[in-house]
Amino acid sequence: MGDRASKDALFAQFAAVGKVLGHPKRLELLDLLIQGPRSVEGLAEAADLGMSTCSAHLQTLRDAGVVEARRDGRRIFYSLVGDDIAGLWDHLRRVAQLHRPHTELARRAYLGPEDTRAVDTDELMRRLADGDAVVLDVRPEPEYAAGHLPGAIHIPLEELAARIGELPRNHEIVAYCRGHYCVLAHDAVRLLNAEGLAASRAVDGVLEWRLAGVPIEAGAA
Amino acid sequence: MGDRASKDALFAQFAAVGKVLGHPKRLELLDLLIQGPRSVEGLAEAADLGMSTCSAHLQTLRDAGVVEARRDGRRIFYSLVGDDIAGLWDHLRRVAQLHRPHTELARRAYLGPEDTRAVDTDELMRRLADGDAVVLDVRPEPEYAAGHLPGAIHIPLEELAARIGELPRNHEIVAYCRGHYCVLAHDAVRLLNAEGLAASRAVDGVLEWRLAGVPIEAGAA
DNA sequence: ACGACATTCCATCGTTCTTTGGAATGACGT
DNA sequence: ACGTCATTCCAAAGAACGATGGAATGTCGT
Repeated sequence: MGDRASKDALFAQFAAVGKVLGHPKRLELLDLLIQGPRSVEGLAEAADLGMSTCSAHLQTLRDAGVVEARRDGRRIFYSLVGDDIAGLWDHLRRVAQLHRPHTELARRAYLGPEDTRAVDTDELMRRLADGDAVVLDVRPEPEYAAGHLPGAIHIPLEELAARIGELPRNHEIVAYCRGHYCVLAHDAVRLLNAEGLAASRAVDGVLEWRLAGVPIEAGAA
Repeated sequence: MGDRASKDALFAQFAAVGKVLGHPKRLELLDLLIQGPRSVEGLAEAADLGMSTCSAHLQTLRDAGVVEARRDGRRIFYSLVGDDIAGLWDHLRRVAQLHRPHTELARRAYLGPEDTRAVDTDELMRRLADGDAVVLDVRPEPEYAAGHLPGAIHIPLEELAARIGELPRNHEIVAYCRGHYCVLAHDAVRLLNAEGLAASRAVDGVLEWRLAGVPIEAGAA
């Protein structure tokens, strides 16, 4: 009690969680899992990992206690054990953004030029309440199914070019995706603008809404 | 833009910060630095590390961007770059406590039996305002000097047994230290109670107060 | 300029982590 | 029971990490 060995044992517990955050691919898996449960195969493809490697990382996450596995038929679905994990991930990103100048460079290189006008969550909710906004979810199908903003239209970015006719030309469209650092809404807005539609991007995404307690609706479209 | 390489580069930035949290000794260094700037030697001793090893970990922290070094004479003092680092550490501990059952065991083994009555911050501030409380800071000298609760008496735990006569016997004493998971106040309260003084422990410590924006006074006693 | 001191750098060794492909496991449909 | 499919387990190789002691760097006081 109070001795070095006990203290080391306690800090080893904290470090066991910390290890999770030390590998980029594990962070990517966390980022995906925040959007909803996902099978190993789905995660491996989305994170650009081999099955074995993906499974190994998921074991690491499971051993650390941040994700849990549920079997459904022949697939195994992983999910976060709680929203506090998302909060930790969010916190980590903020620290990197604030204290590592390189982060901003990498962000710009990945997401493209900063939007001139991005709609914050307060305004988005106001427009939704007015019924006057067209809110567009451009994430892949399984993520939309796992939870989306009530009233949002869903067209995955991959299908957006083909299905652009489904969108109104007389309303401004607000596209959202996973959250800050997610490229989908950025790409969607650029595509829509190039096609002559009035579109802008939501500043926040599902990650931030989940943390802020914004109601998220589950189920298919 | 939007490609795999850019995404990997961005996530590598986040992981660079995450790596910091993956080693128990680095976490211990962060925990100490939250209490205030400290020299390499001081950190090495407090964290039970060799000088070289300690210096190497501090380089890692510096490269990650979470601490900065300032030279003062022949010593080099390290300090956190911001309170958000403390917030990240706090968040990490919460996740471990909530999702890793072993953490609670290790906590009990290190801190000893749970206090029956620990004083929360609201009550502590009330007692301080009333001037009726005796608040005791039992951290080592450099940490007290770097910041403490205004009005607190300072007796480091190491000197407490010898200087116990300085404490009043007709008031209840509330001891505080670094924060949750810090053993100092636990030990102090046990010692004081064994000597027949009325003493209890503050639930929170400097870490939590710093995050909550509770005013902290710097300077010597 | 010199010696004492605090810290960092460097080279090395042992350990742990990652990745990979293939074999084993477990569940489903027929 | 059998084949298929999704996932995990296993072993091996390579990479990254961590600890260590001694040399190098930089600062102070004389």
